[in-house]
This record gives sequence, C-alpha cells and structure tokens, in this order.
Amino acid sequence: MKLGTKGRYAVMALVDLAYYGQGKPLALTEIAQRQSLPISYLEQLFLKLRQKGFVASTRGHLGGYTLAREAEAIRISEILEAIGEPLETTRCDKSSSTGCLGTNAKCLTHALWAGLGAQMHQYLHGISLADVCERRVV
Amino acid sequence: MKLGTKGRYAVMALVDLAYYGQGKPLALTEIAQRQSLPISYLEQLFLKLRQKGFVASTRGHLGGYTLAREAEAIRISEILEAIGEPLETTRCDKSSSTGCLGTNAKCLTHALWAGLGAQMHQYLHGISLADVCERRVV
DNA sequence: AGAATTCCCGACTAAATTAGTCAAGTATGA
DNA sequence: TCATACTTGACTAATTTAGTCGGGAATTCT
Repeated sequence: MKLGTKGRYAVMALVDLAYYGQGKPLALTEIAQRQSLPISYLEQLFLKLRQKGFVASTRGHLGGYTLAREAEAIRISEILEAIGEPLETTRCDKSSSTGCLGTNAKCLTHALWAGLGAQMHQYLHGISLADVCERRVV
Repeated sequence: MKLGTKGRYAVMALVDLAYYGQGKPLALTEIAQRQSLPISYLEQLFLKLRQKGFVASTRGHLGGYTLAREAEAIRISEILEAIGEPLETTRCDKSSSTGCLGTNAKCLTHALWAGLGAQMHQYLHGISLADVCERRVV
C-alpha cells in the first residue's frame, strides 16, 4: 500500500501552482524545475487536470497554467481521483452478484478494508489545496 | 494506492484462524479452502507470521497453526507490518541529510502525506483481530 | 514573416513489483 | 510406514509504474 508518483506529483505541482502562481500563468517547465519533477510526465498529468477542469491553460510565449478553481475549493481527494490514483482498499467485485457483501464469515474483513478506505478518503477530502499551501495540515 | 494481496490475505487468514480455530490447530489447507486463497502463497505468509510470533505451528498429522497471542492483543497494523505490507505515503529519504524535512516550499506536501500515513496507521492500530471477528468495525 | 516558447497528445518501453507456482525436504501421528 | 502438514528457497509470468520520445498546434515577440 504505497502512494504512487502520479498522485504525489499531481498534488505537488498543483500546490506549487497555487503557491507561486498569483493569477498569472505558470509554465510547466518552471514548476517541474522547482519541484524536480520530469516535465514530460507532468504534461500527461496536466492534460487530465485540464480536462477535468482543475486548471486552465494559456498557449504560446508567456503561457502556462492557472488554477481554474479557487485553491480553497479543490480537495486533495478530487485531485487523486482526477489523475487516476486508485485509493483501493478492497477488491470485492461490486458489479458481480457473487461478489462479497461482507455478510458471511468468509468476508469478515470487508468492513475493515472499507473502513480504511473511508478513513483515507475522509482525511483527503477534508484538506484543500489552500490548506496545504498555508501549512494548515495536522 | 492499493492494498496488496499479501496484507489482505494475511489478515483474512488470521481472522479465519481466530474465528474457527478454538485453541485447536487449524491446517493451512482448511483456511485456504474456506477463504479461497492459494495455499502455497499462504505458506509464505505464515512463515513470517510464525517467525514474528503471531502464530505457533504443530507439525504432522492433525497439525496446523494456532494463534500465539490473544486475538484481542493483535492489532491489524502489526500484521501488515510483520508481513511486509509497506503502508508508505511518503518517499522522503529519512536517512539522508539532504532528505526533505517539510520545511521548505518545495516540500509543502510532506505534512499532508505524513498525516495520511498517520491516519491510516491509527485506524489499523485501533482494531484488533477480535474486533474483526465480532464485527465491531465501523 | 519567422522564431521562440509553450501547451497538446499518443505511442512506446525499461524496470520494478506483484502474485503467485514449484520442488524438495522435515516432522508427526495413526 | 504412510499420509498429513508444516518448512524453505528458488523461480517466473503478468501487471503496473514511471516514465521517455517524437511530432504537432497555438501564441506572442521581434
């Protein structure tokens, strides 16, 4: 159970954007250099972030990305979801009728893993980009 | 960020052992069948669980495994640690002096990930094998 | 106009990890 | 002695991760 670079980099980059970009577009190269992240990898991530409406892009010279929403209104959990960072604690097939429902002794652990997932989601949903920027994180 | 089978299977098997094994040794084949887990894989896991003192083994006919500790005294977090399920949310190198300390703007996210890890550990530390068996899990 | 800068996008891949299998052995009880 | 069950190490196929690469398209500066 470890956090992948996709999720970590996406959040790092957005925090950087919220922290250093004051309304003005910030080039990906600048973010990548400051955070020591591979730029072509970041491009992939920002493609998704733009499609999901987290950032807006300006092309050409002096272009870059800006936040499309208020930093206060972007939850960390949303970022991870947008980027495709799984956050999966169970493997029970929800669609299948034979899937585990946590009702029998065989799947006694279902509630445990579901609870862990809920815990994680709750924590990450409770923190916004702005919270991270202003070090309001326990 | 997904939970691997190692951790999941280990907990499933120990819950099964606590639930069905009343002091008497339970053969791995029985646990494996009931939980639909690959037996040779479970063998690997129980090797570690025995070495770390979670279970005791009885060899030969009618042999098997028993819990070496009270089900109330075994925390889920301990099992995952024993088995080698990572539970890593950060990648900051703790040993290196150049490692991230969460003090500069570059690593503003450190506290976030560390907090997530703490949250997960706290949840899993607060639940014992017995809690899972008796469905005392939120 | 042309050059420089920057985003846009899909395809590809090396390396690591996962999720096991397999084979051979040792101990015990019926 | 035979079947059962734990013990242990080596091996591996498949998946996932963590990127790279190459070519394009839009925009602005000179």
